[in-house]
Amino acid sequence: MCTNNPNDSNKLNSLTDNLYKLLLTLNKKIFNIQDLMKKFKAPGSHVKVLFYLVHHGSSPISEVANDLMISKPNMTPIIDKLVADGFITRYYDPNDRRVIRVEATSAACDFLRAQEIKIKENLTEKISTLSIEDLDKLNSSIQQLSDILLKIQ
Amino acid sequence: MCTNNPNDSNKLNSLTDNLYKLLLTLNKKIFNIQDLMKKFKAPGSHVKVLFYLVHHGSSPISEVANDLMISKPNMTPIIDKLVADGFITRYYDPNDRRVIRVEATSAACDFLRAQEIKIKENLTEKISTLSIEDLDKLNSSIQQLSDILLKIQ
DNA sequence: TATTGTTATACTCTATAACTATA
DNA sequence: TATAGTTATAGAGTATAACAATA
Repeated sequence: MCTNNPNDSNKLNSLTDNLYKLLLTLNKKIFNIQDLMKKFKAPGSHVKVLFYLVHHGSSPISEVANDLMISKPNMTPIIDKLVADGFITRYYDPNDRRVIRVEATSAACDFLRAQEIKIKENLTEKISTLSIEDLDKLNSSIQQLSDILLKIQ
Repeated sequence: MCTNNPNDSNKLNSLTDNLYKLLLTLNKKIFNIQDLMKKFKAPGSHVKVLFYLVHHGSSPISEVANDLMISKPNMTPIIDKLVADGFITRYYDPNDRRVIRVEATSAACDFLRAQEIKIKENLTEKISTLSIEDLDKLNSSIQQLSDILLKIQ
């Protein structure tokens, strides 16, 4: 269809090419976040807020909005829904009455845990066709890659 | 916040755990498709259709809709827009007059190529803080991982 | 009768501006 | 005055059912 890019001879750029291709392959063969989100009953923004709160703890609404790039006005219905569902609690910050903080409940943890289990079942199914040797190689490359990625930023 | 899952002692399951963590790390540190999509001027569905057509060649509209899980009625405005922008052409299938096929133009290739370059610049920037040794390790683990992933499915 | 694609339409999510209350 | 959050509202994207054209 399109003509291909010539592979860059520069070492860093060729590494970037390989990383880019890996990301495409992962997206195609292993884990497509877009498709995954569609399977949730809740819209993506709601799930992202829940995930954020479970991992960051109690936060002001505007902080969540900024970090997730959700506009402030749209936070209101999202927060309303999550409160109504029992996934978060909302309370005024005692130090600054302008600020409303939100915090995930144990129901939120249960919900995300259930999603995590489903995702992992799906992952296990996908890699289960590999040979023992390939699984071992897969594990070592995943660990090496993870170690290095954690050094970034 | 939540209590952590105990790591599974089963070998395949612990591999899945590591893969899951890697995907989270990649999403957080390297490449967040959701945020990326927001930077496109076009909505996600349009970009996905373009990407699909560039990689699959001429296709019936319903085939694109099925593969990308876009409902048929919503394909009409998407296709209209991409035709108006000069990114695809639309023509009746000579063998079956019910079918309308669409095909990416060279402008579509140019557009996606430009996006690819931007993404790679971003990737290069992110990994450029790593040491030479880590870059070498990164490259070898990416290649090993890619080789194995290509065996899946 | 079955299939491809479109039209019509209601619904959900999002983006922007103007507002209230607290600081 | 500046900031946090809300209200109001218009617009963009999506889902569903009913339809016309072709097989």
